[in-house]
Amino acid sequence: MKLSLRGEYALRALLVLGMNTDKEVVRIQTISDEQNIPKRFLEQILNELKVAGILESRRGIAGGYRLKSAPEKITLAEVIRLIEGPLAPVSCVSEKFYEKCTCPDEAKCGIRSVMKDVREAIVKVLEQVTVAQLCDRARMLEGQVANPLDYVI
Amino acid sequence: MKLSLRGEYALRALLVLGMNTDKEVVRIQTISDEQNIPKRFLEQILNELKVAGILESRRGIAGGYRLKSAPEKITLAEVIRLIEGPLAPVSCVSEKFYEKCTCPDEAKCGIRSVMKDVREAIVKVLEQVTVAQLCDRARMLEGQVANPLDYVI
DNA sequence: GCTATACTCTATCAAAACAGTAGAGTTAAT
DNA sequence: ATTAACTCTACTGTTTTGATAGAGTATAGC
Repeated sequence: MKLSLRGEYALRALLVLGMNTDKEVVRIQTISDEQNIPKRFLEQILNELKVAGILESRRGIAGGYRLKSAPEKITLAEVIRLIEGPLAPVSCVSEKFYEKCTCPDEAKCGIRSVMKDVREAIVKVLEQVTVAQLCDRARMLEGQVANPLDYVI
Repeated sequence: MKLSLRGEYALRALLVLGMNTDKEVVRIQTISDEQNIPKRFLEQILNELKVAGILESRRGIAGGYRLKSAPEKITLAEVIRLIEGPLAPVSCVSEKFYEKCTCPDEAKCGIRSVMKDVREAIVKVLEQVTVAQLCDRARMLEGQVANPLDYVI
């Protein structure tokens, strides 16, 4: 039931980019340094996110990456689906990547029924959480104020 | 986020064994036939479940496997943990298989925070569902009566 | 006891996935 | 023109996965 390192790196990169929406772009090198990710590996991942329309980039000496849309619009579910494929533990219960399995009768499969519940549980979390919220959580854990309004008397 | 075929086969075998608690034992061949699982591969898996104390076996000409404890006592979580390892998507949030990750500071990691939620969601389902319930679901889907008491007027 | 048929144990193996490296190319600010 | 960034494609070593194979051990029934 694991997320690959590739997927984890993608999320870590998005976290950095989400924390830096004030800047024009962020360089790969910066992300790589901040998050301990091999630079050449990260290049591939960021490019994939760009091709998919989640990031945009600027080339040349002042180049780098930035989020293409608002951090509130990007869910972790879409990112993981892009990098990893199905969120479902078995593809015979996947919404977006359905594949037939080898069991005698899918319609009567008890395991399938349970795995549907697991899939729903996973999707419920990951489709709800956006990059913006990811950043909020990070700020919260940093001991910073996530939302100053919470502190109004 | 996938379950391996090995893990799926284990669950399918347990389903068959759970449906046949009236019999002394069930032969590997029978399970293999019923569930379309390569026999020699299934042998390994069943043996692993035996070594772990989930199944017991009888050797020789009237041999086969059976559940060691009541189907109500065996959760899918323990089976999957045995065959697959951690239920958590990243091992830095795993209860039973914790491993440190490469992020700069685990305590302040926003991703870790989200992945904890995912882990909880998965565990909540899989620790609740037993082999007995797996069989109930299968019977339900078969159109059979899961619990005859439901039909008392 | 012999035999047939089951489980048991260990080894091996091919293919795929994973994680990372490499090199040559393109773009753009200075 | 130079430099420092992204881009594109290919390759490579390692691990995991999904099996297959063979020799061995137990046991019911005759």
